[in-house]
Amino acid sequence: METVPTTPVNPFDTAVRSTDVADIAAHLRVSATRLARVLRSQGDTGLSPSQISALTSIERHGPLTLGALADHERVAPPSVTKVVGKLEELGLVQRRGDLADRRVARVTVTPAGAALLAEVRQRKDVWLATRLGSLDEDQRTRLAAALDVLDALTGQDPA
Amino acid sequence: METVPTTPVNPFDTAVRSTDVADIAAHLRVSATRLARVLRSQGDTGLSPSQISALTSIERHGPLTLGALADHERVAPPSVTKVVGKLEELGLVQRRGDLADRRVARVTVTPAGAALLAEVRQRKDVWLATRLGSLDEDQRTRLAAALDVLDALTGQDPA
DNA sequence: TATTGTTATACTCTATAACTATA
DNA sequence: TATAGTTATAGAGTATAACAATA
Repeated sequence: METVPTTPVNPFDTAVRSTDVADIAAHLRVSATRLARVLRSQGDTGLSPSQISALTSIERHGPLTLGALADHERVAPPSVTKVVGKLEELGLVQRRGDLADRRVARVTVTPAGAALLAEVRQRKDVWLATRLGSLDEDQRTRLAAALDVLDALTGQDPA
Repeated sequence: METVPTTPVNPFDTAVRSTDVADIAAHLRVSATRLARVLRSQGDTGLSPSQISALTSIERHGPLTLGALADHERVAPPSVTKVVGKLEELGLVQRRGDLADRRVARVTVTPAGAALLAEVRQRKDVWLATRLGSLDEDQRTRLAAALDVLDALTGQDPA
């Protein structure tokens, strides 16, 4: 049985480097949240959060009906109408009617939309690679050895 | 000199476990962003993003003037007036006038505000600890060994 | 009738501009 | 005059309700 600390653990006290799940959980929550926040700050696009999120979903999940996009984004249909309208106006997505069922509209990213997403990702990667370059080899090795564990936490298949 | 891959690297191909900074950067960007998104989904409070963010800043940076809070949150002063008004109405923060300079108002979290933040953090920690419990010991060890590296990436002091 | 998406309308959030109280 | 904060007002963003087109 694992012990439960009776006093709060300082998540920055890496001298301990505990393998107690509660210690790891509290530390990882702080570290991962902060890293994601800094990464997000590197990815400014001029698009609103819902616009960039929709664009990302459209790229990932391929030609999507507006209803399917609403489900993915967990927003109401009228919001999708507006967001897609704006993205289309900006030339980032293309909307095409379905020939078989003329009620349905499908959207895909345009080359410009894909380029914008690639540019944002590259900017974040450059920031990260720069910071990684300032670490020592041991630190990079330890980080590389833990990446598949981060994926396992969110249920991502290894390899 | 490190080689630059001429083809995109699949960030999920952990069989490679490259220590090339570009590979680590691309993989970490995806993994950390996804983990933070899942964590965020575990932390619903009924408060809006700006409300929870302001409450967190007020807790962390102690008695804050409204102007200082606006700087921390990078929002305009009128937004702070509204957000703090709502948090005060909910009993999560307390606002006190400065005796020396009566133009100034300072805010602190109430016990209820602190309890709400603690509850959100605990919910995230429980989710993380549960997932950590389903990993094997080797995975937990590798993750624990990388936590200080995540901190170093965002410029956090070790220990 | 049921489904897909749009239009009408209202509410929340945040911004700029104008204002009040205090220094 | 300058500063801290509030009030007035406007522009996004998203929701529900009502509607149009199609199946």
